[in-house]
Amino acid sequence: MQVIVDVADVGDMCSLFNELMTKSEMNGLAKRWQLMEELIAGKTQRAIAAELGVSLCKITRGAKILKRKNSISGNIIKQRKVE
Amino acid sequence: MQVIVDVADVGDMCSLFNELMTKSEMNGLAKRWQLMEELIAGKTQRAIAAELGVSLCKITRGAKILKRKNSISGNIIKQRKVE
DNA sequence: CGTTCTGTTTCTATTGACAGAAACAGGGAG
DNA sequence: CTCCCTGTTTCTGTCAATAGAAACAGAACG
Repeated sequence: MQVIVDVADVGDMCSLFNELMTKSEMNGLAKRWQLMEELIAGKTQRAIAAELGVSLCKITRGAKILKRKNSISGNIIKQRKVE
Repeated sequence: MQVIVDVADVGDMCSLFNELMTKSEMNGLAKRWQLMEELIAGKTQRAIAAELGVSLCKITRGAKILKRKNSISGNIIKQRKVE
């Protein structure tokens, strides 16, 4: 995990992920992040499902994580909106 | 991807990954990294398979990536050994 | 050449994440 | 209360990554 933190270049980070994960895994991860952004933006789960082409069960999982008060994902997304 | 680069704390990075991925996905990713370290260390593929409890096909995939001259994973691992 | 070690590929079966659809739960509007 | 919207859960089937085993390829060595 320290390895990830030490990577400072976005291009290198992208290359590293593409070496460690398959394209479909990367895609799945990207979708999880997107749906969290949309949830925080206030969209309904069904609207997100239709827009991103994912199923409701996947969105519910993301919603559960965001409900946790100390969710890192939620904090990062909210913080990025402020800037 | 920029999001990942911006996370500077190891604990936060770990939490973030655990929110975005399941335990088995994390485990799979960790195994991929470990087997690359072992490959570079010079162990035989069959020895690594037995030690990490992974199959040869998974190791072969890692070996192919390391063969690429500009492999980020390989560079990082080698660099870390020097320090 | 035959043996052995290692890397690689191929085969089938298994597993976990997920899609798609349906059903259930709760809350606001009429 | 009834209807509708939304979040959540459950069910069944699918797909990609992988395990496990076997076979193949090449190199080193007797």
